[in-house]
Amino acid sequence: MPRPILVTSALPYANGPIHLGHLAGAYLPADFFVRYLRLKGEDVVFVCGSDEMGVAIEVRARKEGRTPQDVIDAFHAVIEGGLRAAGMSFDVYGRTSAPIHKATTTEFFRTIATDPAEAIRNDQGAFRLGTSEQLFDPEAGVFLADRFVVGTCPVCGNPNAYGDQCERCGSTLSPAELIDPRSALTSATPIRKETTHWMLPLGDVQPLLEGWLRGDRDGLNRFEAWKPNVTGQIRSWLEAGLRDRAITRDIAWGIPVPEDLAEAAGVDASGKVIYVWFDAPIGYVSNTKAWAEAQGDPERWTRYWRTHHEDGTAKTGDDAPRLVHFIGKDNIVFHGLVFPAMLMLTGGYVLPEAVPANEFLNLEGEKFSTSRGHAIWLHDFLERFPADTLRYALGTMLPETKDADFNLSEFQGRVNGDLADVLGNFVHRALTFTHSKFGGAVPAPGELSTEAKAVLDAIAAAPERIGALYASYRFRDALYETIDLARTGNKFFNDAAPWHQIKTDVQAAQTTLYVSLQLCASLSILLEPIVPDAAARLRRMLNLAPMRSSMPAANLSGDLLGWDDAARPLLPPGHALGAPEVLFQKLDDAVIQAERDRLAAPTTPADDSTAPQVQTVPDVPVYEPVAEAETPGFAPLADTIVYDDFAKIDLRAGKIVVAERIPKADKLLRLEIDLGFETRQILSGIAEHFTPDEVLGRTVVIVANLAPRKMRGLESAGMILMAEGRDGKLRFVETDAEPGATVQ
RNA sequence: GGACCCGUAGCUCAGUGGUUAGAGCAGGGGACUCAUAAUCUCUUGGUCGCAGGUUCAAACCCUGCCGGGUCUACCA
Repeated sequence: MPRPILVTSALPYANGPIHLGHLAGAYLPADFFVRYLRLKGEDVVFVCGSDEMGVAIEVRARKEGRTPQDVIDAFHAVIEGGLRAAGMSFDVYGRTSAPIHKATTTEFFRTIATDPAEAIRNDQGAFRLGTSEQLFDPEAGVFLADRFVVGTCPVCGNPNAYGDQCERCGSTLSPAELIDPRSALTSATPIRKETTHWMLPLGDVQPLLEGWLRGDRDGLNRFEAWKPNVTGQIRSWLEAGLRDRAITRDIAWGIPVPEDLAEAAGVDASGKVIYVWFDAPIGYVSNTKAWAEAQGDPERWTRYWRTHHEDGTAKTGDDAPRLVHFIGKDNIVFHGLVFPAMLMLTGGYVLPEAVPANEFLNLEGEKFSTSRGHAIWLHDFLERFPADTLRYALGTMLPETKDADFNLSEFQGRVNGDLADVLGNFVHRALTFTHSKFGGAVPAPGELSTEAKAVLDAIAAAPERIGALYASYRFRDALYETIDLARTGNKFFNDAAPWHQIKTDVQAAQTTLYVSLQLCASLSILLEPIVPDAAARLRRMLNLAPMRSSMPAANLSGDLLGWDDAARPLLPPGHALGAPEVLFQKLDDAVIQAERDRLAAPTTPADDSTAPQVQTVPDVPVYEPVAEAETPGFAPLADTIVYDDFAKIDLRAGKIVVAERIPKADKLLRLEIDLGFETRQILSGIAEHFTPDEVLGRTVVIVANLAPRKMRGLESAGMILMAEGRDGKLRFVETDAEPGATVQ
């Protein structure tokens, strides 16, 4: 039995559909890898599933008047449907709302809280309790997650900014920054109140993590083995020193903190749940358990996760499990540090051997952006294009070393040029020639020419050479090398020119076709991880012997063809071929243009997740109000006020006489405003929109009686009025009145 | 403000000290006509972001700067 290897793809957050950027980041490369391993006969389990807990889902549900369960049910279906349609060959696609996940998460929590595996002892096992002040809604009687606090953005003035981020200007905020904060639940003004949370002592675990990363436990120095973009980020966190992180939250939608533990700790557990980024990665474990149960062997998950046998002896050699996490770069810290720390403290779990994180994929030169409709949704795209075309094209553009760009001309070029012209046409010409000249039977070869031998040598070397690329996570190269075999075939076919040979030397023509057909047969195996549908069709055309499946539940019986068999000629002389068909249809210019138009004028029912391309384990979940999701629209009209409300605001004309950047502040400008009767200092969060020179000398409208506020240690006495267009750009409200003039 | 990744041909990208810097696509010339107007071949094209430095030798190592990206901090 080969060594067990567990491969995971980041759990998509069930708060919106996923787009091509997600697919390229964490799913497609994992699927290439896993299918290759299955063809090699490895014992691999490919685990994924929806990440369904957390406040973001709760907020969305509330906003849409649905239950969180409704939200996750809907997106779970859309996401899984899209991923399956793209050919992701998961052994299991689970859900973190499943009972087994709750049980597994509780068990992790309990173990760390009562019997941690490492010699780290705080007041709650390895955990410690931390008390802090959180915003509390006195009307609803609940603590408010940052997301549940709304107010006016101090940077751009958006009246509906969230406590963690302003969706309008993208600023990262905290609830305390919001002007006129209010509860999203009741509109009550939040008060500060003490609350207690469990903290994961990452600071304590840091030495263990560093040792593990250096290879103390298994001799694998991950600082050297992993990609620089991964180690770079991990190093930077380690150098800064890991800080303890709260792993519980006062919200409703999550896995409850075990009551007995809370009681023992003297903490009121009501309303406390385990934070989503603690439970989400445990989803890899619980989904594996769900898989094992579905296999009728509930203990089978231990083969992939546990480092020790039941009798306590350490697994070695072929028993020792391997773990590989495919993620996007936004998840590096969680998979390189936090989750390993959790696994260590729980004890007996395998730690990742590789975390091949990809960078981000851009679309037509710009970031994927839901709010601007600049995105291609996976489930939607696959309604118009075969999965194989997407798999291959995206596979050649994977952001393996740096951010990459997906554009539709490139997509068309890859499909038409590589798949149809180079690969499809090679297969087609070899097959149709055999049918028209040799009755559809593989001709017997004569004496091999130097060129024919060279092709057979290339076939013999291909599985190992290309396999090494898969094994080292170099998928773009693997794809290139695979298609390059078809190039070799075309050249050979062209140079030999069997349509001439057949007139002068039939046996030479037979040899040419024999060799070309062997190459087709090998390609039908080597193409399987990349374009599984086309590979299967090709094998059918060739009437090839049954092959091991690259899908789960692979039949491992010995007489099926596998990856390594692609090295040898697979079609004996006289073998009858099936009917040739076109392997890939070309994509018409009009189809591509239609797709471009679709992008330019999005009609897709957009969801709302903006930035992170792979949103698993979100530290700061990102999304935005549904009202603004469709197209960037005008801000909704605020509630009606009476004149007296307005009259309270003292607006004045003021001339900006001093403007300068504030050191160490990215967004703030320090302004001095001449009001005629006095000159006062105002800090304005416009540094990302204007340079000091651009604002100097302007006479603008300010709120002159706003309570002063300190920012960066400097007092700000008032606010500059700004107009914000739908494009998010700010413009001053200017006047030619004299400084000090009242504005009514 | 700090950290990390990146900047190579018109485009998308390989290339981490050792001949004359590469591939695919696009452009130009040619060949072929079995095949999805496909293929094959030759070819144009680069101050390797800029400026210094180390070295017999630098796209690669060091320093600074410019530009793109990401994480993170200050603001609390």
